[in-house]
Amino acid sequence: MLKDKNELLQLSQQLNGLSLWQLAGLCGVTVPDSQRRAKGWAGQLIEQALGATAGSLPIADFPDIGVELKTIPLDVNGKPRESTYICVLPMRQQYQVSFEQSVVYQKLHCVLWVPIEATPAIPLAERRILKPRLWSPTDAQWSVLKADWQELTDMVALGEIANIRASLGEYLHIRPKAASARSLTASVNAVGEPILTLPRGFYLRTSFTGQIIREN
Amino acid sequence: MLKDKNELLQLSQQLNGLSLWQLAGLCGVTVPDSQRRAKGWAGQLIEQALGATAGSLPIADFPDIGVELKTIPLDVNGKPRESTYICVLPMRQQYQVSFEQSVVYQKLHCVLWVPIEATPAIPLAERRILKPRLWSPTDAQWSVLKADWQELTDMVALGEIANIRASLGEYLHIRPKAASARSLTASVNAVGEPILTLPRGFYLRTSFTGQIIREN
DNA sequence: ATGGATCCACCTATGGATCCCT
DNA sequence: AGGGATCCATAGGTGGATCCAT
Repeated sequence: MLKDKNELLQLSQQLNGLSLWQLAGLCGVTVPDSQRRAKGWAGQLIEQALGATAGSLPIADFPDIGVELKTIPLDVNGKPRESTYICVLPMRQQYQVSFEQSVVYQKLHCVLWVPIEATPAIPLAERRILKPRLWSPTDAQWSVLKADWQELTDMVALGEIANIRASLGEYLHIRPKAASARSLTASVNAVGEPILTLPRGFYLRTSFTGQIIREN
Repeated sequence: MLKDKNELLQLSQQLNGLSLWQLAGLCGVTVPDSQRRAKGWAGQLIEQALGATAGSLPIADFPDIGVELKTIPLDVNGKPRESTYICVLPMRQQYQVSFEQSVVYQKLHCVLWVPIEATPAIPLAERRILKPRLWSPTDAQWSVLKADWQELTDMVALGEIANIRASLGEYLHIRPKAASARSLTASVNAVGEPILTLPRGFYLRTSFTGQIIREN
């Protein structure tokens, strides 16, 4: 059991510089050839190494200390190669939730970022873990996140799901989160009728996570 | 695709007299030693034989013609050995649903009963399928079912889940429907607070299903 | 380089019911 | 023998994310 965030940070920084092959060995797992059929593999390896316990429960990875763990793939210049998934987009706004009560807020309140080399030329096993860092949004970052969240959440509440595009939102945007484009989940349209639509999730743009990583 | 209920009835009656071993052979499946670790096996065999398509979807087994399929285990005297599961007990009465809109009503509107010999002394493979029959509740049966449903549903809406016992209800009653007694699902208590409780289902009592089978 | 599409593991809910203790 | 407890298969949801066409 971890005492506090700093203990977790220290623990995670012991991974700094390890290759995925080295850490996999320590954890007793084998490295897949590529992530094409194991997209979440590195994230789950880090979870295991740090003793994250929440599993698929809808709570923080480290519930006792309220920290969310995120691996982030970086290119040779230190820029994120992928956007960062936060949580599913709730499709039924049964009652109006405030941003401060939202899952997005909870998940972003305190994040342990674990950067991982992700240049395609480097074989997965040889990619190294870089220096982990703790982050909480600044006031300025919170206000942009809140505005994005409000705009997107309002669209859902108004039944405008069909108009949501990934180009909306400055830091936070919405993209599909599904097994395939044929997946369906329950929602409502603009006149309040139940409809089925593609499941989606909130993601952080790479332009935003790049800023976070650089400033830390 | 079946044209109507009578076509389904005729098809099902072609199973009359077959042993489970015979039907399993026709369907290309093997008979388990007992149902101790395969409790739904016979029901799923009959589904396969009749081409039921709904799978785990919350709709009738034969959606086109609105018929629900139920196997029923009978003892040597033709009495049901087990109660009949209908559907899960909804634990969150978000809005007051009428009986005529309820899942119980939908499921019981038209049932194809397929009786199966279930005397313990007969090995599973040798048990025979008896004559299937179609049933819809009479007005008198509907009114008892409705009263039972209303009483039990009201208790849930009033947060009295903890007081529900299987002894309540004349035709319809409520019993656990879970992997184990440790399973939990979300509900509310009498003061409206969220609680976790054992998942339950609506079942038909054997005294009622026995009456249905005898009268048909 | 953006954003729509997709992939695995794990767990839970549901549909099929019967087991088995008191 | 009534009613609380349990069992399997399968689909779907969620958490972990990256793939890849344009």
